[in-house]
Amino acid sequence: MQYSASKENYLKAIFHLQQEQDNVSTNALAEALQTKPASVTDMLKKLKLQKLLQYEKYYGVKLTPEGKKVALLIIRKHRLWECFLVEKLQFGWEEVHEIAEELEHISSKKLVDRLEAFLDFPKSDPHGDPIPDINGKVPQLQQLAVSALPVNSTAIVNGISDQSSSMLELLKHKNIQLGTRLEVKKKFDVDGSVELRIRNQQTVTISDHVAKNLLVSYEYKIK
Amino acid sequence: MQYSASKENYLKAIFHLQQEQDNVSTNALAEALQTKPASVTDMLKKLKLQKLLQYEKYYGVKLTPEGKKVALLIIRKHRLWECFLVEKLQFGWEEVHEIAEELEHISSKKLVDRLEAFLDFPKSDPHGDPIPDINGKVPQLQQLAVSALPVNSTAIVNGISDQSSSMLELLKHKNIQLGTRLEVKKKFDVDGSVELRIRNQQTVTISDHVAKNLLVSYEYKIK
DNA sequence: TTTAATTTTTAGATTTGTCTAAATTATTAT
DNA sequence: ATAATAATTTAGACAAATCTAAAAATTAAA
Repeated sequence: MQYSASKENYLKAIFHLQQEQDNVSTNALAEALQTKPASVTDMLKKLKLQKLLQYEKYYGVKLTPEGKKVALLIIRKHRLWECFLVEKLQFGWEEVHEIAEELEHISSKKLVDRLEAFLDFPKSDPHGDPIPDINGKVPQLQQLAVSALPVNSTAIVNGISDQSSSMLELLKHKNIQLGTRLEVKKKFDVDGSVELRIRNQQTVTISDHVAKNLLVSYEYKIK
Repeated sequence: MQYSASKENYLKAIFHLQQEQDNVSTNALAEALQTKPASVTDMLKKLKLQKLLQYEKYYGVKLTPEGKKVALLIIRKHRLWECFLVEKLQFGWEEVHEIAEELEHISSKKLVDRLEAFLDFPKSDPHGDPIPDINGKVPQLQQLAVSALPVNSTAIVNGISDQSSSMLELLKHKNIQLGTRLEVKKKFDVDGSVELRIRNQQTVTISDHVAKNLLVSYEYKIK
């Protein structure tokens, strides 16, 4: 079955919002899709008719297995195209999202699968997000501490094992958050501190303790 | 300026039809776009308002320089994507058109230009059609006779220098026409005859005379 | 537990691109 | 030159996706 780009965007947005909250509200969707709540209600009715989601008036919405399948395929396409753009066409990781928003709606399934093979089956996109496989299965990305990364590797912040407020305060101050891309520039044996380049911009140094508790996703091989 | 996929398709179709006839009729357009004449009239009015074409009721239509520019950009994108699909993703040349019909509407200009560089600036697509450059200039493809092709090369029929009816009859019988893809399998010195594989299917033999008068476009390097 | 605030839905319109059927203009053939 | 035929346009309608303004339902607050 084929769905319009607009419907695909709704399914994708609902999928993402469901990661936070099982039931997605009309307002949250409108916000995510940059549209009006009334438009969301209209569309939800149509998607329900197509059995892509469960929707009860005033009670929010949830994807059906079929809806989830469609959403995951779109996400798969989006992330594979992002890989292509960065790896093959030398785009910066920060400029690919917008283009992939268009490319993800190209329908050919064969195209996506060939693209995946051409890229040598990457497991994550340039932002560190996992790429669903051909069956929609999302790979569990390896989480490792910054301290375990080799010099010159690139990774994306994925989690923090020490969630103390002092840790969070430090990260906030250094402008490091979930999804932040970082590159290991230098590791100092003397105290285990690590010099990082954040978002291809500022260079910061973090202590041994921070490096051990800042988790990153599987390094994304640029070359 | 950005135009809808539908408008882009109209401009592209008009451009192609203008190659045959300077003034394009409503019916011809409807036929080309697989739609109804009434719909064409509706759209022509809108495109005229946007100054993309000259249109006078009942008198057919012609692209303005701006319309032509847009059309050539779409054609450029279409053909570059076809190259990508065949050359990088191992698609067959006969299955890429449909997919490129979608890809050609991806808006990013930077994407097209990067893609072109990635493909090493091809001059023609897998069907032998020339690829407009970044300024919309269409390269004049070299025409050569089949007799001049090396064994194992691939080319696309581009023209016939002997347009006699007997020649046309022979070509028709052998199922060779403009755009037909052929591969040189063997050349016989004794009489100048050439063995060809047509459309990756039947193998046919043509005489010295036919080989010298059947023109093909620049060979398309698959690898 | 009423009232107030917020969220969500409905009703009715709008835009884009399409359609059918009827009317109009152009072309062709007698 | 006029009648028949073909091509084109108009008028009015429809589906998809969106919107605004108003109504209804839910949630939070007094």
